[in-house]
Amino acid sequence: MKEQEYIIKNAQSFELKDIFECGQCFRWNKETDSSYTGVFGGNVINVSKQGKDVIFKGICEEDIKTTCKKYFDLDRDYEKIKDKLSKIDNHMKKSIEYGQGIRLLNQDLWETIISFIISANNNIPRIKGIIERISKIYGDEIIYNEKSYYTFPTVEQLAKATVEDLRKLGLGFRDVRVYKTTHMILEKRVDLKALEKEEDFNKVRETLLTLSGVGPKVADCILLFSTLKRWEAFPIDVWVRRVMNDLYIQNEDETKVNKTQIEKIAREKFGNLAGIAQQYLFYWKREA
DNA sequence: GCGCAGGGGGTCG
DNA sequence: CGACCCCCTGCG
Repeated sequence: MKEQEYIIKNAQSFELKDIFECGQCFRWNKETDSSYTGVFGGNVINVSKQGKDVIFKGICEEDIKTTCKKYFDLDRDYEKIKDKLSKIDNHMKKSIEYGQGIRLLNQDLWETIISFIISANNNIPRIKGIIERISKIYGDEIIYNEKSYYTFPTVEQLAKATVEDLRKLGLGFRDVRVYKTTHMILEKRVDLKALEKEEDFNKVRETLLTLSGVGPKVADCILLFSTLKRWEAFPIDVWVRRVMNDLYIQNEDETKVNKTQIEKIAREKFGNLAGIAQQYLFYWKREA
């Protein structure tokens, strides 16, 4: 396949570090020239910035412009969203100033499900390593600039792995969860195509929760970071609990803060922008 | 350098 | 509510 290129001149709300290191994705790696290279679908893309211009180049199954517009959520007006959120209070304003270049990616639903099952009680370097090994063994090779990259396996490809195979790749106790979920999806006990079409937020969430290894937090990550793109989703992990307690609840014992209490405040304050608000707060608190 | 303890984007039973 | 696998990191 031939290399393609797409350039956005004078881009707004697009910072590489903010996008790739805010915790939504696991397959983007920083190059020595500080650009990032990643694999999604059958594409290998390198993204760099020159001043305010964003440069995408790489190997693409289809047109690179269409592909990147979709994946990087380029048709959404983040400036407008940030304006709206900044007016809520000073905390939001500050967190947005910090992570002003965040965009929420439209990642493949299947890949996002498996990736976040793996993320449970795990740390980012290890999560990335596991996903890389899974891709290398069960995905397809793509060669770009004389280097090998590997696509994330399809459902059928990953279904070839036994529980023991997965254990050998370092998944630990998540092996059974990934195995079970893969086969639930393969056998269409959960139909991902149908799930993409379902409009009712709670129905989608309930369906995700039937998958092995998918609890409330993982479900909300899938809802927010995949092509499902449900901005109402508000994943609550230790960091979000911490920042929400610090800013809005101020309980002496952070571990005693009730989840429903956090959800209530999030809904009241951020409404249908809760998901993206969470992301600014999370990234801000975690990095700073 | 190297060995080792500690902990990590939760979920399940 | 405790157990869960194990790679990574950081410290001695």
